[in-house]
Amino acid sequence: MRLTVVNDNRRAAYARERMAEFAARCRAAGLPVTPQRTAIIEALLDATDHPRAESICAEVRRRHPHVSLATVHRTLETLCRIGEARKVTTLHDSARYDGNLRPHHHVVCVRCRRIRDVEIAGLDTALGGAIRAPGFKPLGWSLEIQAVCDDCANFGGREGRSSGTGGVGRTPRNSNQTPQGANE
Amino acid sequence: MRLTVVNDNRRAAYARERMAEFAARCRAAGLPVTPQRTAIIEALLDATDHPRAESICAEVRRRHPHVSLATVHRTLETLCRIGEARKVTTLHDSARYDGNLRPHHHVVCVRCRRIRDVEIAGLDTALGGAIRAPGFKPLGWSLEIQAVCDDCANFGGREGRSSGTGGVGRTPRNSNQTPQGANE
DNA sequence: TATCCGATGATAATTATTATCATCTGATAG
DNA sequence: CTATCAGATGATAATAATTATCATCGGATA
Repeated sequence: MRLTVVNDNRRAAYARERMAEFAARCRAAGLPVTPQRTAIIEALLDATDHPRAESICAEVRRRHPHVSLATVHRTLETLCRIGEARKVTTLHDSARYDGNLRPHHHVVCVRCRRIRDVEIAGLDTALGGAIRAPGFKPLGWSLEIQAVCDDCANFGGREGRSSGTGGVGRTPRNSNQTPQGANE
Repeated sequence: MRLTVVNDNRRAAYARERMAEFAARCRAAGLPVTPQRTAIIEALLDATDHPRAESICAEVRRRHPHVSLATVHRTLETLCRIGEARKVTTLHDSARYDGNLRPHHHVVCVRCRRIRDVEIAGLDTALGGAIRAPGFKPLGWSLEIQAVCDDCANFGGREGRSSGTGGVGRTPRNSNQTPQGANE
């Protein structure tokens, strides 16, 4: 198992590619293409630092000084909903604590934020040798499995919003029940 | 690679075990053993839902109605610091967005919250078959690698607090530089 | 070009968390 | 057993992030 840091050249090309498709994707999702949306996705794609809403807002305001922070929040949420962006973690709402110190991972319901512990035999040994990232001293790792719990699936889940971390394992814009391996 | 949901019987036994050691661990860390701390770790170990501070506070108040929410926050933070608890994710402070839809994972500096994309060849295919959790429809997954970035390591990193997710890969209470495989 | 629904900006409200500070208490020494 | 003191706690204020509200505006379609 080999770990590679994503490099910047490739990222820039990817950003251009995505921008070229953006208007079409909005239309496909039934959303008007507004200058704010365009500016926000552009700022996101140009950023290398997985920005917060405020940081994107600052960047966007360099060209469009009138843009409201609320719009940035709303738009980023929208982009996640239509699969044009993701959150690094679904669990940013509030700190969730865990008293279990044994090695384990988490299944998270993206609607109600229910969390369950799972152990994945073999994963940690497989990763053990691979984890190294230039510029960082690794301390540990943990896997977040995004899911919808049965309650939310049945009930339509009134509680919580979906606000999606697409998740690595998922083919973008594919909302199947079965998770996707999705290697390039 | 096989995924198992952590079961409740085992958890209960584990909780008793941890409670038996708790006072000693506080002393070892140079911390006074207070009834609040004891009640809070107990509530955390008894919970199955990876609770938020407020939920722990509510539970604790059933026996100690005077306990302050601020104390619960502080204590949970302390417990993380001494390695008696962890957070499910390090990134709960604020939503961090990502425009990169290609499958990838994240290295996160636990001090300054810097994030970098990494790809891990083989991981997603290896997981693809294994990811299933009773009661959940999986959508995707992503690995969060906890680390300290070089800037923070050198500088002593004045920015941000450490507030630890121990991370699965790490042997509890071991602060080595090299990450640990840490399978049971 | 007119119409309309959704988007936006400004701002208030809410929620989670952290800071402040006076008071209290567990741990240690005597 | 009591005095002492550093650190813990409770009450509350302050901050930070996010969401809600609502009047107005502007893309998209006819």
